[in-house]
Amino acid sequence: MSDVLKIYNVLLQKYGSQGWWPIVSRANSEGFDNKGYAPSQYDHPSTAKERFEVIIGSMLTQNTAWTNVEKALEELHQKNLITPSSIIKADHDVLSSAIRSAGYFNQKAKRLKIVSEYFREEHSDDYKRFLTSDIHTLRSELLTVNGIGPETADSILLYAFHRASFVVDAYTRRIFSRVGLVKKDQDYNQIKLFFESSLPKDTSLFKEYHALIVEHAKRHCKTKPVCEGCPVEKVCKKRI
DNA sequence: GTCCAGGGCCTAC
DNA sequence: GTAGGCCATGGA
Repeated sequence: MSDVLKIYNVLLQKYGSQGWWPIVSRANSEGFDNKGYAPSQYDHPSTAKERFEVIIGSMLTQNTAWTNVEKALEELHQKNLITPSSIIKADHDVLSSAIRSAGYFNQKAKRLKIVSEYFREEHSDDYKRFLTSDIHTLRSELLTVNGIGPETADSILLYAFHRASFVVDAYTRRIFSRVGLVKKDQDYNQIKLFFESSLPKDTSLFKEYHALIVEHAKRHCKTKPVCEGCPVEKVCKKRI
């Protein structure tokens, strides 16, 4: 078993299932199955509406605390601005005012309109293409959309469409470079490939792992150079 | 008051 | 090609 998978197991045991994108109800059982890693407790968005809400959330959460994004999503719901067509039609000031709590509201309002234009046709067809086409092709296409960078593209593929695209964020880089598994200045795609090749191709695991990394970082590894009793460092102790 | 959050784009060198 | 500035609210 790879160190990366060991760390996943340790984090899941320590923090439990994180349940990101809580759109549909999810089970709450625990334990390890015979694949050698714990099963994920995630359910997934299944309707076009739910998928688009995840897409909006992944745009709004850019460099922003999730609690602020939740308020913005609630406002968007109240103003019925949660479909591509309604966002496209909405006045810029109305839209930016609704997402004010998520910060960068002018910039994000523009980006939401661009993303809505991009997903309008896909949305009307229940995103068939995004659920079935080659994942690398889709990712490259997403990266051409203004406002969608590598992390957001992977978040959309993973959390909205349940495609196996590992999400790398600043925490991932920070935590795993500390224990020498990646380099601090390593390219995003290299880190992404490192995780994908070190883990079973299990989409639910990818979702859970990214969420666990964020949870772990929030609690223990924000700015301190060394994290006391860090489970990640324990797993890697022999290697350091 | 300061720091930072589930980043990405644009500009200058 | 890459470092630096910019976008901005809200909680700790």
